[in-house]
Amino acid sequence: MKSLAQNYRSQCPLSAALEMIGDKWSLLIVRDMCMGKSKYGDFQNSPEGIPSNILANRLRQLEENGIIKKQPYQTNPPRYEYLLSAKGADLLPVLQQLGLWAHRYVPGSMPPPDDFMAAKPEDLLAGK
Amino acid sequence: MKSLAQNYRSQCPLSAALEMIGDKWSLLIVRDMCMGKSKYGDFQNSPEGIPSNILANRLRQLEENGIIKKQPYQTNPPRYEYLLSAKGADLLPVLQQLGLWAHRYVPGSMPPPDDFMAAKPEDLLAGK
DNA sequence: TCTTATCACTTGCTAATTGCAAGTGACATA
DNA sequence: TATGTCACTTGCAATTAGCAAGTGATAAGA
Repeated sequence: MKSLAQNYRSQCPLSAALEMIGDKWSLLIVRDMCMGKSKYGDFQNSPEGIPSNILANRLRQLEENGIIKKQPYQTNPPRYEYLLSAKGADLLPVLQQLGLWAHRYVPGSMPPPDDFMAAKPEDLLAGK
Repeated sequence: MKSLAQNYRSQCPLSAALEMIGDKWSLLIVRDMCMGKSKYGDFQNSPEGIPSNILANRLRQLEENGIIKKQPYQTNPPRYEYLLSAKGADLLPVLQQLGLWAHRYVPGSMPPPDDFMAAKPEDLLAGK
């Protein structure tokens, strides 16, 4: 995980944020995790159809950036699940605003689900 | 500008939003416009150093998506400036949240400027 | 008038990233 | 032993990114 502003193309926080999550897929994975998904297969089954190699790559990047954590949830066979860190959970307000925006301006798009809009970052950490 | 949810990869508003602005540069241009910049050269001079061909491409996409409008501001020589539409101005809350998030989690990043955080979408439309 | 400059792009080209499809390894179950 | 599942990985073609240089319209200066 990058630790100094120097590693980024500028000192602007927005710019740094976009270097971490500025693509078409990363925030979709975070969205899924906000909705309680945690397994590789869960993410793969989302309606947008993320390609498997992209998913694996994004999970790695999100972990490197400290947004998610990979944890074993069984040993036989060894399986891992992905959970939001505090940093990742705190992206929720961003996603909520972005979801509202898109719903307002994309005719025909679904409204963000009530439970998604009602959630708070701290809800996403332990018991969900 | 896409007008039906069908044109997007899913009906999720977040997903549609990311198809429009999910890259490393688009929101940086919107940020600059929120700060009062409007000319091609202004965007080019931002510290992140966007390549010229990418800038031209993103301005085109942002216009196609109805986020910005291209307007002539002089005729000799013909010159254009780029202004936020209501749709674009309403991205401000998203940028504010994302700026706060990054400032909180990227050590050494600047805090979002006070005037940026104090602004409201309606401030960005006419007189700025 | 001729030259130089500026602004807002565009073009060419290489490198990196994306995305589809198929394959792999560890283990469970029949 | 045979088949299946899950979580990836690999190969490869196609798209996109990014650097550097070029272009066209016009202004300003010699």
